[in-house]
Amino acid sequence: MQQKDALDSIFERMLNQSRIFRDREVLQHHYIPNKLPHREEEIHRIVEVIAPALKSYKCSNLFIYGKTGTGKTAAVKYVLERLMNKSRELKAPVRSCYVNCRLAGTEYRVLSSLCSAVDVKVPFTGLATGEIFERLKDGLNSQRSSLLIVLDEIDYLVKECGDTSLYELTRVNESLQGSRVSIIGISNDLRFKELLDPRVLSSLSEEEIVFKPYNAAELRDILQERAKLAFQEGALLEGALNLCAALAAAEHGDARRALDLLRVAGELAEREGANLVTEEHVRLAERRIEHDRVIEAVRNLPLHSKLVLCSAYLLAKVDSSRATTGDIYGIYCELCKEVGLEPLTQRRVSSLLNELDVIGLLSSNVISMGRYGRTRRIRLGVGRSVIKEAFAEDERLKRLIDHVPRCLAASTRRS
DNA sequence: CGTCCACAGGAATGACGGGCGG
DNA sequence: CCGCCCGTCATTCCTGTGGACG
Repeated sequence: MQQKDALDSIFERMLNQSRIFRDREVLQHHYIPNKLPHREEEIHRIVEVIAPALKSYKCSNLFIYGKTGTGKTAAVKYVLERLMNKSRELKAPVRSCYVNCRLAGTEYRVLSSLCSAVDVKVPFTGLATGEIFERLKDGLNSQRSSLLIVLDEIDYLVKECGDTSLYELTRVNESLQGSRVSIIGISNDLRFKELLDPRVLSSLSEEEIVFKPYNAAELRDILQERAKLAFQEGALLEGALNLCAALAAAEHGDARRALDLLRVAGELAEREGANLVTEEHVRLAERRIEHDRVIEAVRNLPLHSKLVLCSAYLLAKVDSSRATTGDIYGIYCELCKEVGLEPLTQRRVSSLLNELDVIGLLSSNVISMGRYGRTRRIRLGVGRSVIKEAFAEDERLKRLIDHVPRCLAASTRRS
């Protein structure tokens, strides 16, 4: 108790003392502002599509596409919240369920979230997915209400589990009396449509909205809107804000990125006791974010992936130009011997290399060396020093990168 | 112009741990 | 406690292929 009070007072003091922030919560991803600049039109269209739910009509399914940080999720959540408020006001039987398919992870967990939205209790694992589906239907049948399902990052669900459950969902209305289910699918991968069964696709995208990336000017408006709430009067240099907008605009117009830059820049300024956030802080923030991302990514890697990455690192150190799957695999096997581990097959390592490529720690592309086969050329995706720093956290890896050159000498001799 | 390298990357299958209902 | 199903990781086997070399 006493401790809590003591801590509270520290927090309080820090909040009051902050010369930079007024309310940093505003810069977090999950914060939904009550005004979304440059998305008025999209919001209007979403409302038009889902408003019929208030009158218990079936509304069209909606498919929303746009790159990351274009405001898809924010716009949908914003509309959803307003709709739910309205429905409470009118006592309309509307329910909604927002699921992020990537965070949910599996088909099963997506379905179980839907179940909990209609007050159906299901164990969090153990049941066959078909069974879950039946229980969901039973739940809906006994409810007589509209259910609005938002499937965020829906492409993930389809890539992992195929489109069968989506197919079932789109036609669940046929076996329901009284209840109505509508689906809003959100994806940032447009090619995802190619993976879908045409029947599912046509049903899912009865309506379709594309969110375009923001340009620098639009990003600036968004940042200004938030900065007014987040920062103390005069604590943010206009140039700093503009730089955040420009950097993010150069990178697919990602508003999330712009907000991250602004928040971290503010934190850096605060930590060094400055009373002004400058362009310099934004530059530092840019590097800081990348740095933290890499350290975090490496930390969460399974051991074998770390060893694969380590091989790439060591190879880059001696010969940064050509590293192929075969080269990496050779060194990787040596490293395994060094640590006393049974090496995985080359097929498996090939997949691991792919995964490392996806998270950006490596960058690889398939090349053909004609007579000498077809392979992937692999380079580090980030600076060597950062990787080294990340490895330093792990005792075993730290030892490896320090004194392995012995086995390297053998494998690089052939050229 | 065909061959053939050194892999890419799909499909099927197996081993294993976790969690459930009965 | 058992049998069952699931999800994850890994292996095995496989077919496919761009282009330098002969």
